[in-house]
Amino acid sequence: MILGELEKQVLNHLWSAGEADAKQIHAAFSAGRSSSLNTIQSTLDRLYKKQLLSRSKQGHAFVYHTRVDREDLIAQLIRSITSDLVSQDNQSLMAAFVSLSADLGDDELDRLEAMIQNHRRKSKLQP
Amino acid sequence: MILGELEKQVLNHLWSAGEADAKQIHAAFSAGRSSSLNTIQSTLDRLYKKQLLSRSKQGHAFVYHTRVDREDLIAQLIRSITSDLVSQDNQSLMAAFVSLSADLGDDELDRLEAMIQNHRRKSKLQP
DNA sequence: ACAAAAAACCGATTGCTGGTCGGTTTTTGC
DNA sequence: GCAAAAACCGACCAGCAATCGGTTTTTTGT
Repeated sequence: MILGELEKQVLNHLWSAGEADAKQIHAAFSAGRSSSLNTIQSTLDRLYKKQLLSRSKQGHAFVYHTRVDREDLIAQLIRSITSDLVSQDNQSLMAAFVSLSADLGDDELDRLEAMIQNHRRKSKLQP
Repeated sequence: MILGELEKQVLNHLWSAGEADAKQIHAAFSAGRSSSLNTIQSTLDRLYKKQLLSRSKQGHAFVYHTRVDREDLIAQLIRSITSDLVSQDNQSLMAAFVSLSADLGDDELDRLEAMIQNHRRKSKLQP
């Protein structure tokens, strides 16, 4: 799956706002970036069809919510973009992790290791 | 940057073969997938323009080599696809690492941690 | 209930990129 | 020099994001 710029911005807004309708997003964007309300609506619709958003009619307009959280979407995008470049085991993917962590500081590396430990513990309890 | 299917296959072939010209790649692909020699040539050219390949004329034809190794390209693709989804710190990216590592086994997690340690050591020597 | 306003929906256009080749020019090797 | 091989040019199609005008449907205020 591929996401365009506007799609990413809309997702970002929904992640921080929790939920919003087209008009609200359009208003939030009108300072700086301007796309017509229709464009926002099309983008919301595309994201909805991609099953990245859910929506419910509250009062007058559809209110959209994200259906995946940021980390899972990022992971999904990484999977899809690298699927044909990664061999049988995940050697390359792990190496890419390290390559990516080039611009992580010591403290961030610490946190990353802590997360790995935590993840390892969790998966041990849930086999 | 976005890579298509054929582009990825060509890169894979070059990573394992070391180097090859269009004809060789075409021959290697003709079992299974078939694209005309011209198509392979166009793809090589596009990858060359993207600076992912270098080439040198050896004898009769251009011989192509990769200019990046697999891990760095994967890292670059991850960066480009997630750039607008990741905030100032790399919290989300690290969380995505963990999310991705869901299907890594204990031993793979071990190796990942070892790689991180190694990377940390190296960056300490080279500030 | 009805008209006006708002929202949703439809469809068309543009731009970009990858895949696909045919055909022409250039290079190369005898 | 000439034939074969390789490189290059240009064109076309497909898929997808961005864009928005215009039409239909829904909601709302009186």
